[in-house]
Amino acid sequence: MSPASVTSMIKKLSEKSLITHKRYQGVKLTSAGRKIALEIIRHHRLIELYLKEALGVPWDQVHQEAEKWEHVLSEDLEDRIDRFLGYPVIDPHGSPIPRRDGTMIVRQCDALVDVEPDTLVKVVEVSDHDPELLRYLGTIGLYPETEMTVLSKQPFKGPIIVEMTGKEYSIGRNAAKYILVEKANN
Amino acid sequence: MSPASVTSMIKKLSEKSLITHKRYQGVKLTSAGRKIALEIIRHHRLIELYLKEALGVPWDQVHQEAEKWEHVLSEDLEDRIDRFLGYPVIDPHGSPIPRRDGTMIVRQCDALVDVEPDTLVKVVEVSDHDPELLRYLGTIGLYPETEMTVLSKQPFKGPIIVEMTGKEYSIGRNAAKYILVEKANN
DNA sequence: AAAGCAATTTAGACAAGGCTAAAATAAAAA
DNA sequence: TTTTTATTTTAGCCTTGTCTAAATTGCTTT
Repeated sequence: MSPASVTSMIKKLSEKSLITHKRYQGVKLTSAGRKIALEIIRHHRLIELYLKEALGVPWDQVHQEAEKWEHVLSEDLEDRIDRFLGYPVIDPHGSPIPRRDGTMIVRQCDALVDVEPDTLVKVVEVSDHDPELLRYLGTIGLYPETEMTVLSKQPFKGPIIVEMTGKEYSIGRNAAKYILVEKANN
Repeated sequence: MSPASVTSMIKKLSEKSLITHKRYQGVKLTSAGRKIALEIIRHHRLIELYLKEALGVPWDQVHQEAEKWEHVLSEDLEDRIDRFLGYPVIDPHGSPIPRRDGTMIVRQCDALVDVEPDTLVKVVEVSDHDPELLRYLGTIGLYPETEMTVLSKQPFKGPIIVEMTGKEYSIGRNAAKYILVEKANN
């Protein structure tokens, strides 16, 4: 989308009181806007999980499909999917699924790129924005809940070396920005 | 949709060679148009069946949901759903599901309203256009594959009396137009 | 403090898909 | 055969969401 299109949509959302906006000073969701946004995110993440669990869609593809489905999901079907999945709380990438009431759990976690060497960490969440990255992480078995030890950060913006199930892997800093972890109870 | 809107869309589809059109003389699908139409119908009917089988959506609601989903279904997901369902051939209302290659089985059947009394028939297909009707038929247990005997047609456009699993039911002529049956091998 | 640069907004165009009102045509009735 | 009625099309308008090009604003650098 062009910057101009974004500005024009901002204007419309602002007129509908879904966001607040002062010229040249960014944008903020109102509570009405946040509610709608979280509802769509809930749809999106429920569908991601559903596609994986019920139809075996690989985790690097679910985002793309969910992006289309999220807009046509009725409340009734949302409920059925929710029930089928056993009222899940996180999606295949580890992102929290907003609750029906428009609230969402908040977790404390750090980007892998910021973790000091010699720390045992557990993967909390992986960004779903790049299928390529997800595919790669899948091949090395890095998913939410996976534990690993950060061995070292190579200098000059070099990769991060981690140890996972006995093997060593190197992960680029850019990728490591999109992997969120928490300190594991060693 | 207004008649004018229909004419204007006809013009567009005609320009895309999906239909042929002579002014004041109706419209016909080209083979390219038919292919696309059947692909959408395939989506629609696969989804209807999927919603019923996998998520337990009642048969009077699946049409409405499928109408939205049919437009966002990717080929990959179509394949997964098809496989999940075991490559089905008919949908919950008894309508044939077009094949991937754009062909569809054709069956010989009659509207219930046209059947002579004292005939044993088997329900082939029920129109999904009216949820109300489907709900009613559901309550009396009339589904595709159900067998019943036409007992009589009441005069003055009165209802049709049928016997099904030992009980008698009366079905309005209008409803009976939307129930397709074939003669059962008595 | 001024100049330059990057981000943001305005202005204006355009395509898609819907609508109403009026005109044209075909079909039915007199 | 003419008149009436119903269907179909045309003409023209409107909204939504997109775009490009140009103008504006705020931030950074000299």
